[in-house]
Amino acid sequence: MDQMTPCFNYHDCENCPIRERGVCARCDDRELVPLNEIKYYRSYEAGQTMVWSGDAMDFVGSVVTGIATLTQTLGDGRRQMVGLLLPSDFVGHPGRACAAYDVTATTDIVMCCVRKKPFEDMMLQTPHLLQRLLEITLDELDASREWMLLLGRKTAREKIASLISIIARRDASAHAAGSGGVTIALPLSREAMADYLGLTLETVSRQISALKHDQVIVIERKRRITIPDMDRLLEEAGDDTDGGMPVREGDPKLVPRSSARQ
Amino acid sequence: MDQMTPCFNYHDCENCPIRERGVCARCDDRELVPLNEIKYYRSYEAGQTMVWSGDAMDFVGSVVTGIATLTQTLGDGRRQMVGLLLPSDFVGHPGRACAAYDVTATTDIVMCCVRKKPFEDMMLQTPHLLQRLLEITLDELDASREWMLLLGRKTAREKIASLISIIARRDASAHAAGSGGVTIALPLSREAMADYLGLTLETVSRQISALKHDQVIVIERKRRITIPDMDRLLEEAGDDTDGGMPVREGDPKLVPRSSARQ
DNA sequence: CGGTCTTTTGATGATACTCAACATTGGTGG
DNA sequence: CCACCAATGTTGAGTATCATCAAAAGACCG
Repeated sequence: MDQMTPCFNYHDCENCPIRERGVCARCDDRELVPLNEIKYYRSYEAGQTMVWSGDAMDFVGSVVTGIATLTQTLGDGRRQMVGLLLPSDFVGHPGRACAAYDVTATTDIVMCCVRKKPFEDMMLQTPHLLQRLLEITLDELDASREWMLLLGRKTAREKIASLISIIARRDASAHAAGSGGVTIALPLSREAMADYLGLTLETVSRQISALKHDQVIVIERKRRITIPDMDRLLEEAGDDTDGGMPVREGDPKLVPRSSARQ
Repeated sequence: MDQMTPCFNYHDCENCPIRERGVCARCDDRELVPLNEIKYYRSYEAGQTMVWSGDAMDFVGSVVTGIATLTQTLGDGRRQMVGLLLPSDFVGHPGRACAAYDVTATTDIVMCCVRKKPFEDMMLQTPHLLQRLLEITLDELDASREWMLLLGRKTAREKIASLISIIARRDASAHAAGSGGVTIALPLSREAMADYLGLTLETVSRQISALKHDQVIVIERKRRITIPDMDRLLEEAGDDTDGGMPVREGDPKLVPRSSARQ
C-alpha cells in the first residue's frame, strides 16, 4: 500500500509532484519563495469531509495526492457530485467567504493549503499565479459543461461508458495503452458513481453488468476493469464525432429532436 | 419596439451599459484607452448562430445587449444548453483556438468584441482585466455547478420552477417586486427551455400548465408570467434551505438516498 | 466465523419520452 | 379587416427508461 502512506518531506515546492500543473505552475523560482513560506500541508483520511457547504472557509488549496469530490445536496438529501478533484486541482473561491459545496476525501488525500487572505494578497502581486488560476478555472468550466451534457441528455448506459472513458483517458498517460486493452482502477464506489452521474446506485450496477455482458468491458475485482476496445467504449459513450456528415444547415426537418435517443 | 433597435453610438466605453459588470469593470479610465481602440461592436439577429462549435474563433467578446445561449450537441442531435449569456457575460476562452460550443443569439444582440491576440496581449499587461475575468469565470463555474444539480437530481416540475425563479431573480432588480407579485418575460421558447433543462418541449409545456393549474404561476400571453407568491415558487424549485434541521452527522440510517424525490 | 458494508439482481411502478393531433399566435397579403 | 399560413405551444394516449423497494450474494475485517 505504497500510495496509501504519502510521506511528505518536500517542504520546498521544487520537488512537489504538482509543480507542473498546480496554481503555482507558471511561477518562477523567485515567485515560489513567498509561496513556500505561507503554504502548509494538510491531510485527510478516505471518507472524511474536508469542508461543509456553507461553512466559513479561510483557506484555499490544491490537491497534491489523492482524490476528493465536490457535492451539492438538496434539502431532502438528493446529492449531486459537481466536481472531481484530482492531483493539481484547486479548491476554493478567492473572494468568497463561505464554501459552496461539500468537499469530501474519496481516498486518503494531501492538500497544499494557503490561508485565503495571504493568498489573495499574493495573487494581486503575482500575475503568474492569477494567470494560472484563470487557466485552471476555464478548464474546470469546460469540464463542468461537458458534464452538463452528460447529465441532461445521455442515457444511463452512455453515462457509465462516459465515466469509464473519462477515467481511462486520465489514466492513459500513466498506464501505457497496451494493444491488449487498457486496465483502470475505479476510484469511486457505486454510490459515488451514481452521485456523479445523476443515477441511482442500482442503475449504475445494472448498466455496468450490461456493459460487461456485452463485452464492452471486462471486470476483475469489482473496482478494476479492463477495456478491450477503446473505440467501442467511446461509441457507447455517445459523444463520438457524428457517425455521418455534420448536419448544420439545410432542411430543418432533417435535424432530429434534441431529446431523441439513439 | 425600442429595444429591438439598439443604436450604438457609444464609441467610448464610459457610457457603456455594461461598464460596471463586464470584463472591463475593474479597469480605470487610463486602462480603458487601449481597450477602446481595439474593441469593435458586432450585432446579430435573433435566431442567428454566432459561432459554431469547433470553428476557429479569433475573437472574444462581451454581450452588451440581448441574450444568447451556449449549446452542446451530441452526434445524433440531442442538444443541451450549457450557458445562458446575458448582458455583461463574456464569450471566449483565451488560450483556446476553437470554440467549444455553439453560440446562438436568442434575441437580437450586440456584442463588444476584441480580436483574441490583442486581448491576450493586453490581459498580460492589465491585471485588472485578468482579475475581473477570473471573477466572472468563477461565478460562471458556480452557476454551471448549480445547474448540474438541477440536471442531475431535480424533477421536471422542480426544473421549471427553478428556471422561472432564476429568471425572476435576475429581473427582480429591474422590475420592482410589487407586493402583488412579480411579472417576468420568458426570453426563451419552450424548446429552448427544454434544451436548458434537459427535458422535452412537451414535458416543459405540461409542467408549466401544471404550475399554472396549481396557481403557482399565472400566465398571460404565453411568454409572460406572473408569480403571485415567490416563496411558494421557491418551495416548488426544491432548493429551499432544508425544511427541518440540517442533518450533518449522526445516524447514517437517517440520511435519505441521494436520488430520493420528495 | 460472524458482522457490516458494498454490490448485484429481481419485481414493480412512476416519471418523463414518443408519437400524434389539435389550438394558439403572429405575420402576410388579398 | 379578415383569411391563411407557418411557427409555436398544448394536450392526449401509450410506452420506455430509470427509480423504488426488497432480498440475496460477495467483499472486507476484526
